[in-house]
Amino acid sequence: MKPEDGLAKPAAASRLSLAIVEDEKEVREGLKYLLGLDGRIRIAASFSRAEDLFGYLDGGGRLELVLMDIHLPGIDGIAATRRLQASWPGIIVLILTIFEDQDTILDAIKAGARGYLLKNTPPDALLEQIISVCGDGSPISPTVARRILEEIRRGDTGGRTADYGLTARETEVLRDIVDGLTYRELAVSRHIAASTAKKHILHIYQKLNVSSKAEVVRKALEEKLV
Amino acid sequence: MKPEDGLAKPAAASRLSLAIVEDEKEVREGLKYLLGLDGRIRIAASFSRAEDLFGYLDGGGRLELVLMDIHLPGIDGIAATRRLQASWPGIIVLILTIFEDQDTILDAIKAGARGYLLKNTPPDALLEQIISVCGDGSPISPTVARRILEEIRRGDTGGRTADYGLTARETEVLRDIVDGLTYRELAVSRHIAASTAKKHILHIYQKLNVSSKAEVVRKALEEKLV
DNA sequence: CCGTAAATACACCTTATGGTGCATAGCGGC
DNA sequence: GCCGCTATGCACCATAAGGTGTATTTACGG
Repeated sequence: MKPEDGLAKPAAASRLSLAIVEDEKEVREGLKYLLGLDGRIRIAASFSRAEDLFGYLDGGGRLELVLMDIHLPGIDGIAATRRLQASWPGIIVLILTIFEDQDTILDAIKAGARGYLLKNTPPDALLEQIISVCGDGSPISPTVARRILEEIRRGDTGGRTADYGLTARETEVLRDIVDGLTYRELAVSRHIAASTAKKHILHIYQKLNVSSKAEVVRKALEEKLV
Repeated sequence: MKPEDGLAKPAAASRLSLAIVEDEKEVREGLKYLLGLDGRIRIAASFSRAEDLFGYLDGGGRLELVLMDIHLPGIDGIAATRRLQASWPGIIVLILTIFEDQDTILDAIKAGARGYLLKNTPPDALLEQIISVCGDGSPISPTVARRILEEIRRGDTGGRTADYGLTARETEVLRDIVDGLTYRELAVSRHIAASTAKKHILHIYQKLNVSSKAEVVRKALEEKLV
């Protein structure tokens, strides 16, 4: 029962191998200290960027669990989780962040996060939830929550169309963006001013919780918004 | 056997209802004149922009066939074909363009074009191919070609991964772009200079035959390049 | 009749992007 | 050893894009 291929194993004999991905040094060091106090946890590594985590794993590093921040330089925590689940599906990802909006949470879960903790979680609760996620629980209300997450994810892959409250006009504009039009072309296409097209695009960004065409195209295609 | 819902019907009793989408006035008028000479064809409408075609159809216009250019202001002919097939699947789209590169042709076919003609096609051959596409043929070598097209399209929806000759590095960069990174973030992520990241991105654009992040994200996701 | 939301539009600003040209280093094949 | 390809890097440029603020008109619900 030795750790292999970075796969998680039941937290039994040895200590839980854990890595932290968090860009703020103070928070990162604080977590290392805090978690290091617990005999059931071993801090295998900590990184300020998700890319470094991948480097560690590519280099043969073994992990059972990753504490992942969302706001990160470069690849954000959501995308990092997605990649991690694709290449090392056995590694459990626990999001630890200050963002608590529904969209971000859902995105993280869809990306494959096993739990989602807020940074204001009390130290002792944090510890217990990290341990519990290796059993049959999922932080955010143990045991029960896990089934809810699975349901959401299943619904997503099954082709459910999320509702971001886009207006009819915004949906049209979104289609144009996905078709690769610039905001100028879009404006001509829809018989509106370029400035209006921009305004629509920005509204769409806010509603979909993104900030670039690349992201909006991805989200629109993945969630079948067009 | 009257035309209904913009659906195509066997070219039998009445004349073939056809629309032209072509931005160059000379070419458009030339086609109208040329095709109008044939008693089997009725030029129902002609447009300089694809958007106007949709306006015509939304307004109740009936069509059996559309001659579609690719280079168009606003929505290009490929995207227009995709939309047309989504909303009016009965309308046959014939691409008529000067582009003869493999990628553009495949894109058009995947979008649902029934045939692909080059603008240097002799007038009489053009006429015959327009007529033949309503039967059981597909321009670009009648009868036989049609099965080839269907096979390509089936293969595509079935999850085949096209090969655009991307290098390993370019594939990595492509993943980053799809994940919504800017070229600066990408550069940090891959430990290269921002200028190099840009260079890679531009190479990817050339290979995938696109010219913006929005387009490259769409193509990468649709063709499962990542 | 009023408030809200949507759609429209313009100004202004910073940064990102797409495009081009050029150059160097490493690597594999002929 | 030379050629071609890849990866890398830099400079320069025009335009697109992202972000913020303000404002008008229309439409719908209370």
